[in-house]
Amino acid sequence: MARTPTTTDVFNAVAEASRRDLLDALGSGEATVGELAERLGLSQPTVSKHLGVLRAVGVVHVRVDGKHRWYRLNGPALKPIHEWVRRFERTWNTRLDRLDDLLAELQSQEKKQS
Amino acid sequence: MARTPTTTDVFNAVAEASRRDLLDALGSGEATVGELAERLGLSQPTVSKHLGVLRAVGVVHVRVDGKHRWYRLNGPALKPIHEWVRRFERTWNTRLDRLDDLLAELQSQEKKQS
DNA sequence: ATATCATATTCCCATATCGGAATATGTCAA
DNA sequence: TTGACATATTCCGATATGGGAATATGATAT
Repeated sequence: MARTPTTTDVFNAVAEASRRDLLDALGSGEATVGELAERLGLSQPTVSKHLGVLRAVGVVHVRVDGKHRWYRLNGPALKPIHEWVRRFERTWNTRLDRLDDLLAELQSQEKKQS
Repeated sequence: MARTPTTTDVFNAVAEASRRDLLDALGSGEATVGELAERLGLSQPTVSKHLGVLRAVGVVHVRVDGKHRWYRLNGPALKPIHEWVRRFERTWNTRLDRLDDLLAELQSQEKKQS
Protein backbone atom coordinates (compact mmCIF):
# COMPACT_ATOMS: atom_id res chain seq x y z
CA MET A 1 0.00 0.00 0.00
CA ALA A 2 1.13 3.55 -0.59
CA ARG A 3 0.66 6.67 1.43
CA THR A 4 -2.91 7.66 2.23
CA PRO A 5 -4.26 9.91 -0.53
CA THR A 6 -4.65 13.56 0.32
CA THR A 7 -8.35 13.41 -0.46
CA THR A 8 -9.01 10.66 2.06
CA ASP A 9 -9.99 13.02 4.86
CA VAL A 10 -9.45 16.48 6.27
CA PHE A 11 -6.34 15.44 8.18
CA ASN A 12 -4.54 14.49 5.01
CA ALA A 13 -5.83 17.44 3.02
CA VAL A 14 -4.60 19.89 5.60
CA ALA A 15 -1.21 18.29 6.09
CA GLU A 16 0.22 20.33 3.22
CA ALA A 17 1.28 23.80 4.31
CA SER A 18 0.16 25.49 1.10
CA ARG A 19 -3.33 24.20 1.63
CA ARG A 20 -3.41 25.53 5.16
CA ASP A 21 -2.25 28.85 3.77
CA LEU A 22 -5.12 28.78 1.32
CA LEU A 23 -7.60 28.19 4.11
CA ASP A 24 -6.05 30.99 6.12
CA ALA A 25 -6.40 33.29 3.14
CA LEU A 26 -10.05 32.32 2.80
CA GLY A 27 -10.62 33.18 6.43
CA SER A 28 -11.23 36.78 5.45
CA GLY A 29 -13.92 35.88 2.92
CA GLU A 30 -14.46 34.63 -0.59
CA ALA A 31 -11.66 34.74 -3.09
CA THR A 32 -10.92 33.90 -6.66
CA VAL A 33 -8.31 31.43 -7.88
CA GLY A 34 -6.27 34.24 -9.38
CA GLU A 35 -6.44 36.33 -6.24
CA LEU A 36 -5.27 33.42 -4.13
CA ALA A 37 -2.45 32.62 -6.54
CA GLU A 38 -1.21 36.17 -6.35
CA ARG A 39 -1.60 36.53 -2.59
CA LEU A 40 0.27 33.32 -1.89
CA GLY A 41 2.80 33.57 -4.69
CA LEU A 42 1.77 30.27 -6.26
CA SER A 43 1.05 29.42 -9.87
CA GLN A 44 -2.53 29.24 -11.06
CA PRO A 45 -2.48 25.49 -11.76
CA THR A 46 -0.99 24.80 -8.36
CA VAL A 47 -3.74 26.75 -6.65
CA SER A 48 -6.41 25.07 -8.73
CA LYS A 49 -5.12 21.66 -7.79
CA HIS A 50 -4.86 22.45 -4.09
CA LEU A 51 -8.38 23.85 -4.10
CA GLY A 52 -9.49 20.66 -5.78
CA VAL A 53 -8.19 18.64 -2.85
CA LEU A 54 -9.77 20.99 -0.33
CA ARG A 55 -13.05 20.78 -2.20
CA ALA A 56 -12.89 16.99 -2.30
CA VAL A 57 -12.90 16.83 1.47
CA GLY A 58 -15.54 19.53 1.75
CA VAL A 59 -13.50 22.19 3.47
CA VAL A 60 -14.13 24.75 0.74
CA HIS A 61 -17.17 25.48 -1.38
CA VAL A 62 -17.30 27.12 -4.79
CA ARG A 63 -19.63 29.65 -6.31
CA VAL A 64 -19.48 30.03 -10.08
CA ASP A 65 -19.83 33.55 -11.40
CA GLY A 66 -19.17 34.01 -15.08
CA LYS A 67 -15.58 33.17 -15.75
CA HIS A 68 -14.71 33.53 -12.11
CA ARG A 69 -14.94 30.97 -9.37
CA TRP A 70 -15.38 32.27 -5.85
CA TYR A 71 -14.05 29.89 -3.26
CA ARG A 72 -15.08 30.14 0.33
CA LEU A 73 -14.17 28.37 3.53
CA ASN A 74 -16.46 25.72 4.98
CA GLY A 75 -15.25 25.74 8.53
CA PRO A 76 -17.34 22.92 9.97
CA ALA A 77 -15.45 20.43 7.82
CA LEU A 78 -12.49 21.09 10.12
CA LYS A 79 -14.39 19.93 13.17
CA PRO A 80 -12.98 16.38 13.15
CA ILE A 81 -9.49 17.82 13.58
CA HIS A 82 -10.61 20.17 16.31
CA GLU A 83 -12.37 17.43 18.22
CA TRP A 84 -9.51 15.00 17.88
CA VAL A 85 -6.83 17.38 19.04
CA ARG A 86 -9.03 18.83 21.77
CA ARG A 87 -8.85 15.53 23.62
CA PHE A 88 -5.18 16.21 24.26
CA GLU A 89 -5.67 19.77 25.43
CA ARG A 90 -5.37 18.81 29.09
CA THR A 91 -1.78 17.65 28.48
CA TRP A 92 -0.43 21.15 28.22
CA ASN A 93 -0.63 24.25 30.39
CA THR A 94 0.81 22.27 33.27
CA ARG A 95 4.24 23.34 34.42
CA LEU A 96 5.92 20.06 33.54
CA ASP A 97 4.46 20.04 30.06
CA ARG A 98 5.56 23.58 29.49
CA LEU A 99 9.08 22.24 30.04
CA ASP A 100 8.49 19.48 27.48
CA ASP A 101 7.25 22.15 25.17
CA LEU A 102 10.38 24.20 25.55
CA LEU A 103 12.56 21.19 24.93
CA ALA A 104 10.61 20.32 21.81
CA GLU A 105 11.14 23.83 20.55
CA LEU A 106 14.86 23.68 21.12
CA GLN A 107 14.94 20.32 19.39
CA SER A 108 13.22 21.60 16.28
CA GLN A 109 15.56 24.57 16.13
CA GLU A 110 18.51 22.20 16.28
CA LYS A 111 17.01 20.27 13.41
CA LYS A 112 16.77 23.39 11.30
CA GLN A 113 20.42 24.29 11.84
CA SER A 114 21.90 20.87 11.04
CA MET B 1 9.00 17.98 -5.68
CA ALA B 2 7.26 15.09 -3.99
CA ARG B 3 4.79 15.01 -1.18
CA THR B 4 5.90 16.61 2.06
CA PRO B 5 7.69 14.02 4.22
CA THR B 6 5.75 12.76 7.20
CA THR B 7 8.49 13.91 9.55
CA THR B 8 8.28 17.51 8.39
CA ASP B 9 5.88 18.60 11.09
CA VAL B 10 3.11 17.41 13.36
CA PHE B 11 0.43 18.00 10.74
CA ASN B 12 2.01 15.50 8.38
CA ALA B 13 2.86 13.01 11.11
CA VAL B 14 -0.70 12.95 12.34
CA ALA B 15 -2.31 12.72 8.92
CA GLU B 16 -2.02 8.94 9.00
CA ALA B 17 -4.89 7.30 10.85
CA SER B 18 -2.74 4.56 12.40
CA ARG B 19 -0.53 7.18 13.98
CA ARG B 20 -3.52 8.95 15.45
CA ASP B 21 -4.65 5.61 16.80
CA LEU B 22 -1.26 5.16 18.42
CA LEU B 23 -1.51 8.54 20.09
CA ASP B 24 -5.01 7.72 21.28
CA ALA B 25 -3.73 4.48 22.75
CA LEU B 26 -0.98 6.37 24.53
CA GLY B 27 -3.54 8.71 26.04
CA SER B 28 -4.04 6.25 28.87
CA GLY B 29 -0.36 6.14 29.77
CA GLU B 30 2.93 4.59 28.79
CA ALA B 31 3.01 1.54 26.56
CA THR B 32 5.43 -0.84 24.96
CA VAL B 33 5.83 -1.45 21.24
CA GLY B 34 4.51 -4.96 21.61
CA GLU B 35 1.52 -3.84 23.64
CA LEU B 36 0.62 -1.24 21.07
CA ALA B 37 1.02 -3.70 18.22
CA GLU B 38 -1.35 -6.10 19.88
CA ARG B 39 -3.89 -3.49 20.93
CA LEU B 40 -4.09 -2.00 17.46
CA GLY B 41 -3.69 -5.21 15.50
CA LEU B 42 -0.60 -4.01 13.68
CA SER B 43 2.70 -5.77 13.05
CA GLN B 44 5.66 -4.94 15.23
CA PRO B 45 7.73 -3.36 12.45
CA THR B 46 4.79 -1.22 11.41
CA VAL B 47 4.36 0.08 14.94
CA SER B 48 8.08 0.71 15.32
CA LYS B 49 8.12 2.73 12.13
CA HIS B 50 5.09 4.78 13.04
CA LEU B 51 6.50 5.51 16.46
CA GLY B 52 9.70 6.59 14.75
CA VAL B 53 7.77 9.22 12.81
CA LEU B 54 5.92 10.38 15.91
CA ARG B 55 9.19 10.60 17.78
CA ALA B 56 10.81 12.57 14.97
CA VAL B 57 8.26 15.34 15.36
CA GLY B 58 8.42 15.17 19.15
CA VAL B 59 4.91 14.01 19.85
CA VAL B 60 6.08 10.93 21.73
CA HIS B 61 8.99 10.32 24.06
CA VAL B 62 10.73 7.05 24.84
CA ARG B 63 12.04 5.57 28.04
CA VAL B 64 14.40 2.63 27.68
CA ASP B 65 14.02 -0.12 30.25
CA GLY B 66 15.97 -3.29 29.59
CA LYS B 67 14.73 -4.86 26.44
CA HIS B 68 11.55 -2.83 26.58
CA ARG B 69 10.88 0.62 25.31
CA TRP B 70 8.15 2.59 27.02
CA TYR B 71 6.61 5.16 24.77
CA ARG B 72 4.58 8.02 26.15
CA LEU B 73 2.60 10.87 24.70
CA ASN B 74 4.05 14.35 24.59
CA GLY B 75 0.87 16.35 24.23
CA PRO B 76 2.27 19.86 23.89
CA ALA B 77 3.76 18.90 20.53
CA LEU B 78 0.17 18.88 19.26
CA LYS B 79 -0.35 22.52 20.16
CA PRO B 80 0.38 23.85 16.67
CA ILE B 81 -2.54 21.85 15.33
CA HIS B 82 -4.80 22.96 18.12
CA GLU B 83 -3.93 26.58 17.66
CA TRP B 84 -4.30 26.48 13.92
CA VAL B 85 -7.67 24.82 13.90
CA ARG B 86 -8.90 26.89 16.82
CA ARG B 87 -8.87 29.95 14.60
CA PHE B 88 -11.72 28.45 12.62
CA GLU B 89 -13.78 27.50 15.62
CA ARG B 90 -16.06 30.50 15.26
CA THR B 91 -17.20 29.20 11.87
CA TRP B 92 -19.35 26.50 13.33
CA ASN B 93 -22.07 26.40 16.00
CA THR B 94 -24.05 28.96 14.04
CA ARG B 95 -27.29 27.76 12.56
CA LEU B 96 -26.22 28.30 8.97
CA ASP B 97 -22.99 26.44 9.47
CA ARG B 98 -24.76 23.56 11.09
CA LEU B 99 -26.57 23.26 7.77
CA ASP B 100 -23.28 23.27 5.87
CA ASP B 101 -22.13 20.61 8.25
CA LEU B 102 -25.11 18.42 7.52
CA LEU B 103 -24.63 18.83 3.79
CA ALA B 104 -20.97 17.91 4.09
CA GLU B 105 -21.93 14.79 5.95
CA LEU B 106 -24.42 13.74 3.32
CA GLN B 107 -21.82 14.42 0.65
CA SER B 108 -19.24 12.20 2.28
CA GLN B 109 -21.78 9.42 2.69
CA GLU B 110 -22.57 9.68 -1.02
CA LYS B 111 -18.88 9.36 -1.76
CA LYS B 112 -18.64 6.17 0.28
CA GLN B 113 -21.51 4.56 -1.58
CA SER B 114 -20.32 5.35 -5.12
C1' DA C 1 -16.58 33.70 -35.34
C1' DT C 2 -12.71 35.10 -32.85
C1' DA C 3 -9.78 36.76 -29.30
C1' DT C 4 -9.15 37.11 -24.51
C1' DC C 5 -9.53 36.10 -19.89
C1' DA C 6 -10.13 32.67 -15.75
C1' DT C 7 -9.80 28.22 -14.46
C1' DA C 8 -9.23 23.22 -14.84
C1' DT C 9 -6.82 19.23 -16.55
C1' DT C 10 -3.17 16.38 -18.37
C1' DC C 11 1.46 14.78 -18.69
C1' DC C 12 5.77 14.49 -16.66
C1' DC C 13 9.43 13.62 -13.08
C1' DA C 14 11.77 13.11 -8.75
C1' DT C 15 10.60 11.66 -4.39
C1' DA C 16 8.19 9.47 -0.33
C1' DT C 17 5.11 6.73 1.20
C1' DC C 18 3.15 2.27 3.87
C1' DG C 19 3.24 -2.45 4.63
C1' DG C 20 5.33 -7.10 4.40
C1' DA C 21 9.28 -10.04 4.75
C1' DA C 22 13.60 -10.68 6.25
C1' DT C 23 17.27 -9.35 9.02
C1' DA C 24 19.99 -6.72 12.36
C1' DT C 25 20.67 -4.91 17.06
C1' DG C 26 20.47 -5.18 21.81
C1' DT C 27 19.24 -7.16 26.34
C1' DC C 28 18.59 -10.63 29.62
C1' DA C 29 18.81 -15.44 31.59
C1' DA C 30 20.72 -19.93 32.06
C1' DT D 1 28.33 -18.70 25.07
C1' DT D 2 24.02 -19.64 23.65
C1' DG D 3 19.26 -18.91 23.16
C1' DA D 4 15.07 -16.30 23.65
C1' DC D 5 12.90 -12.13 23.60
C1' DA D 6 11.86 -6.96 22.25
C1' DT D 7 12.66 -3.68 19.10
C1' DA D 8 14.75 -1.37 15.11
C1' DT D 9 16.28 -1.38 10.39
C1' DT D 10 16.66 -2.59 5.58
C1' DC D 11 14.88 -3.93 1.25
C1' DC D 12 11.03 -4.33 -1.65
C1' DG D 13 6.81 -3.10 -4.53
C1' DA D 14 2.76 -0.58 -5.65
C1' DT D 15 1.08 3.84 -5.37
C1' DA D 16 0.51 8.76 -4.78
C1' DT D 17 2.46 13.03 -4.39
C1' DG D 18 3.41 18.37 -5.74
C1' DG D 19 5.11 21.39 -9.07
C1' DG D 20 6.18 22.89 -13.87
C1' DA D 21 4.86 23.11 -18.60
C1' DA D 22 1.59 22.72 -21.86
C1' DT D 23 -3.01 22.34 -23.09
C1' DA D 24 -8.04 22.05 -22.64
C1' DT D 25 -12.45 24.03 -21.20
C1' DG D 26 -15.56 27.64 -20.66
C1' DA D 27 -17.32 32.38 -20.50
C1' DT D 28 -17.45 37.10 -22.15
C1' DA D 29 -16.85 40.84 -25.26
C1' DT D 30 -16.16 42.64 -29.74
